[in-house]
Amino acid sequence: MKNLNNPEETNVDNQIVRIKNKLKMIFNHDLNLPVETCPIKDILSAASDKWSILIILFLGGNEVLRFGELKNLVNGISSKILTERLKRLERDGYLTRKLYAEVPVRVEYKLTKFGLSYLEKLLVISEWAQDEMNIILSSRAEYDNRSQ
Amino acid sequence: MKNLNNPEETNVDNQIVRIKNKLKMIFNHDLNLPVETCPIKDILSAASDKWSILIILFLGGNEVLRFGELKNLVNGISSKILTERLKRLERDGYLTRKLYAEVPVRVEYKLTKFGLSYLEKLLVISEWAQDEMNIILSSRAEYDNRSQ
DNA sequence: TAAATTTACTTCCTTTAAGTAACTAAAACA
DNA sequence: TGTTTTAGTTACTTAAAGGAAGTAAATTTA
Repeated sequence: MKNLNNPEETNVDNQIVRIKNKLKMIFNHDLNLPVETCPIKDILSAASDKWSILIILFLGGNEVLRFGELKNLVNGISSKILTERLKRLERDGYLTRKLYAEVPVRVEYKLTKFGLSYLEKLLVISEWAQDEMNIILSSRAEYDNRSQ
Repeated sequence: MKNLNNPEETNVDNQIVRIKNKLKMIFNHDLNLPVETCPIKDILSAASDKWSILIILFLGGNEVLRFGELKNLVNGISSKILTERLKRLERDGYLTRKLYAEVPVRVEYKLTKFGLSYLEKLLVISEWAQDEMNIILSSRAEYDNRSQ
């Protein structure tokens, strides 16, 4: 029988119940299908890769950014995949692309309202990662130590 | 000048201010460094790939899962990358691996408390993806229509 | 006694995706 | 005429992912 006087234990129980309820909703949505046929997997995989996340974070910090500015900010990205990711994010509605027919051309990228709402969710995880960083780093150290 | 009588406009403004504040915190944490030297990028990239997310979701729905059960649940994953991902997630403290020295061997995987706390964040994004799915799908249709 | 079974992997090979470097268009400028 | 600038694209190399078959280890079956 559960100890109702222990708030920690009941909090953990509540957490598990909450999680299981949410999982039920998501699992009903055919999470088990391959990416092409499962919309949730498809959507998440198109905007949660390392470069897309960084592009969205930087666009969140600036009203608009040009192609070259993004390339400089997102350290290590190549023109090729920056182009690819920007196209995909534009297609999915996270950002807009505005071409100015000057010479040389100027292209400005800007988060949409929808992109902003995704950024908010990303920030929840980023903050979590920042807070829990030390747990992970010490877990790694311990694991590496054990398997030596 | 801002229209203070329009609650929508001020909500969006508040959202942007909140986001910028959070970004300031994260950007100070050297988001611009390469993966190996940026802890946040490193941590997120080790647990936010498509297979790791599915492994964590399924472990959230079951107390423990054996290797073979996970392989069946996570549709399409190969033994090779299932092994790889499980090792990485164990190393980072998301799950535990318990070996029973029977013949044939039995191995049980289980989310840690820490893994559960990550799962909660993942569920926030999964729910969001589920809610916003139609926006993305119609944005894609429109984009594909335009570029025909 | 030899062969088959079971589970959790591992190894080898093929295919796909990512990364690198050099190239292009188009007009203004030296 | 050759150079500069920006936002890409193309061709090539390298790294990662995926697939198929193999392994260990003891117990069961023929």
